[in-house]
Amino acid sequence: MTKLRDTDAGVGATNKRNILQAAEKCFAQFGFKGTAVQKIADEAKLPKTNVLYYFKTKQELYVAVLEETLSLWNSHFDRATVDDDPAEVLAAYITEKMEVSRTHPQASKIFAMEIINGAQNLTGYFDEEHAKWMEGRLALIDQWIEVGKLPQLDGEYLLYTIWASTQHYADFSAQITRLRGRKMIKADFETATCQLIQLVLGGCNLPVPSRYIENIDVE
Amino acid sequence: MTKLRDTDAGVGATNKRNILQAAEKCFAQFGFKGTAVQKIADEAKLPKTNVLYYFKTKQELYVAVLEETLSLWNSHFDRATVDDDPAEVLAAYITEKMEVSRTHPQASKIFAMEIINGAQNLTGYFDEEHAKWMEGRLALIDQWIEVGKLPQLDGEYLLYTIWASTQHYADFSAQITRLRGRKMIKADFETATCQLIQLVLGGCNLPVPSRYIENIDVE
DNA sequence: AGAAAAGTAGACCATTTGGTCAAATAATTG
DNA sequence: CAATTATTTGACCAAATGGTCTACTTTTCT
Repeated sequence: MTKLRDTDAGVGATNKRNILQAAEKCFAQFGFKGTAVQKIADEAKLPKTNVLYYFKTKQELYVAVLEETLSLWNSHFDRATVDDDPAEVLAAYITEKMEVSRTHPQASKIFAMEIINGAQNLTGYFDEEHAKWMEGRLALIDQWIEVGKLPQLDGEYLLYTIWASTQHYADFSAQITRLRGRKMIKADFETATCQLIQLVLGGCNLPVPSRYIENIDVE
Repeated sequence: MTKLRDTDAGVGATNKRNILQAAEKCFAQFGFKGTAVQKIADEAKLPKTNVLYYFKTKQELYVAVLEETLSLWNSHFDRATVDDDPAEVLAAYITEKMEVSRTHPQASKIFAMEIINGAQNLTGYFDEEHAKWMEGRLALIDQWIEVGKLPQLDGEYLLYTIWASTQHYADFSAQITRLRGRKMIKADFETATCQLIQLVLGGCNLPVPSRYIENIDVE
């Protein structure tokens, strides 16, 4: 009889996690083609053959990494309803997405490259789920508009703007770092988050919840 | 005596343009590592050796493509002054950048991947020019704030948001196409542009110039 | 015309690299 | 303990690929 234990414990599971982490780092920095399995193995401090033992092909490993990044799309926004306050919900959503950019920049970069290259490895499953999610969120926004909580606007482009503006801080960190002369630290992210919330909510004629208003030194 | 003619005419120049175009297409789709010189040659309908004759290495060709994309950063915004109306200037800037995303998506993708991968091939020259440009534009925004044409805000994050939101339509077109079920056409870009202008100017407490207000069908 | 330069192109090579094989070792189980 | 299963690892291979070399043709210049 085959073993059923397939939990997070055990040598195998530990190695898998280790490899996935090393792979994420490499793929984010060099892309799929630019990453040699040997590099991942070195990073994970394992012989290459061992990596191929846990993931039969580089592609399989890449898809595994990619699928892990998809969990980052989960958010409280998913379960918001028309009874919620759009100002609060959107501000929280932006905050969440900014936090993802700050704490998981590599995952964001891998996802971005995957999309840029045509999203060949995003299975139909993600497509469907994502489209379904989108449909639901657009319906919610339309409801908010109907009940007068939001002005006439196209939710689609609003969401694109939020995604783009938040992911930008992960994906384009190299550019930002060079322009600023130094890396963005947590405090900078907080400022950026407040500024973005101010911009987006302002653009939606929504008041900014006081908690998201930063202290600006005014001379 | 050596020939001095180095214009756009002649077999050489034609081939170079041809190769650059083929290379842009390939690099945008597969990235630097993912693109074989042979692929570029096929695309340009030339033998591989011929490609290497005009560009000694793949890297050199890549950098040439990359440098061409940098011209897309030029904009009317570069020469705006405090006497201009920020609403007009920003709206025009967003429109320009959206137009770049629509008409030069491949260039945008190559640039994006270059940044994601750490901008290793962007020479110090671009860095310096870009940083200088940024400094000037941030100073202009601060001037606008001083004279009361703009509310207190951090120009840096405003520019990041504009870049991110506009480039998103080029870089993430695969995702957008799948979510919508079809490619964005020119009319969709115009809607997106108006929506983005509305959002950004609204977030800056600026009135939207009438020319940028779209006709929304309200039932 | 004739020399020099520019352009074309096939053959070829060294390196990288994804992936296989086989053999050995450790862990598990009946 | 014996058998089976899981894991580790080095040796190896075939394909892909960046780039060179050489030889040939075409264009340009004097």
